[in-house]
Amino acid sequence: MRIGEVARGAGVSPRALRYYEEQGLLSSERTSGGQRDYPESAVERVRLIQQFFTAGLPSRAIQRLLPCVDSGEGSPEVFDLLTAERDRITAAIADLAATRDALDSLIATAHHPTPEHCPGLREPAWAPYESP
Amino acid sequence: MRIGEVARGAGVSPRALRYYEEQGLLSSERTSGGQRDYPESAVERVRLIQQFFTAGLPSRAIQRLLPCVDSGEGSPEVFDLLTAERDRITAAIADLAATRDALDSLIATAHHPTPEHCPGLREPAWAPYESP
DNA sequence: CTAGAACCTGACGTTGACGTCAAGGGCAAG
DNA sequence: CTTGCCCTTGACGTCAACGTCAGGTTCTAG
Repeated sequence: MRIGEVARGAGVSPRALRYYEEQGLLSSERTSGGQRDYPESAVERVRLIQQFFTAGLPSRAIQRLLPCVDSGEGSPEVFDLLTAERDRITAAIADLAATRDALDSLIATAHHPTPEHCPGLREPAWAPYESP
Repeated sequence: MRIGEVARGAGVSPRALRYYEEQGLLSSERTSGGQRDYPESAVERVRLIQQFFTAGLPSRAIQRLLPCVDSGEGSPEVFDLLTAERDRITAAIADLAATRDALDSLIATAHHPTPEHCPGLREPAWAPYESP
């Protein structure tokens, strides 16, 4: 497969694939003319890389994780990285859920256009002009 | 409160607070000498701003949301923004959960150091040399 | 064989939320 | 009044994951 096919198949740009290769995340053969040649599995590979990027992992971490994904075995350092990233993701999920709930209650109060909009999104003193 | 107190109280840098003010997210009085003077509520305000930033909202969106948070009422545009961001966050949570599960199974396979490491993180053809 | 699409390398530009440095001014203690 | 810490504005630096442009090469359809 040429780079454009892989890019379209994975929903990214050719530039992104060259960037991944530059970062050591994706390898490619070369044709006699010097153009990149990928196996079919590259599409799924790129989707996995994108999934990691979406999860907030930097390319350096992905670079260390991918061999472990392939081989199924990992050094204790990689193991620590895995657990650390999992914990970070878990915390991020909690933060996002809290913010989503806040937005939901904001939506709820903003949805009923009554003049008695209950201004109680948060418990702290949200009344700016309550000084004695 | 001076800027340093607010910064320490909210766990951010003074530079961040000046940036928030520059972006129209945070206002401040000035002392006779020109220094910023914040009410106590600014700490909680900054925490809210941080929460939105952590959730991936850009400053422009936060700028549009904060008046709604204060007043409890919002234009239909703000309402659309709210629901759009909530949906985006919901999708982000789903992505993160999927990646965390993938990392979990990767951790599981990497944890038992038997030579029969089950290489089945994903269903697609992860065997690179299986061509007929 | 030729036109055009796709590809190559190399290099610079973009964006957002700040960090950092420079040069100076304000403020409470002693 | 001075010491020292905190503050001010202004401007430039950072970092990551690409976007974009330039100038040239390769592949493929006709």
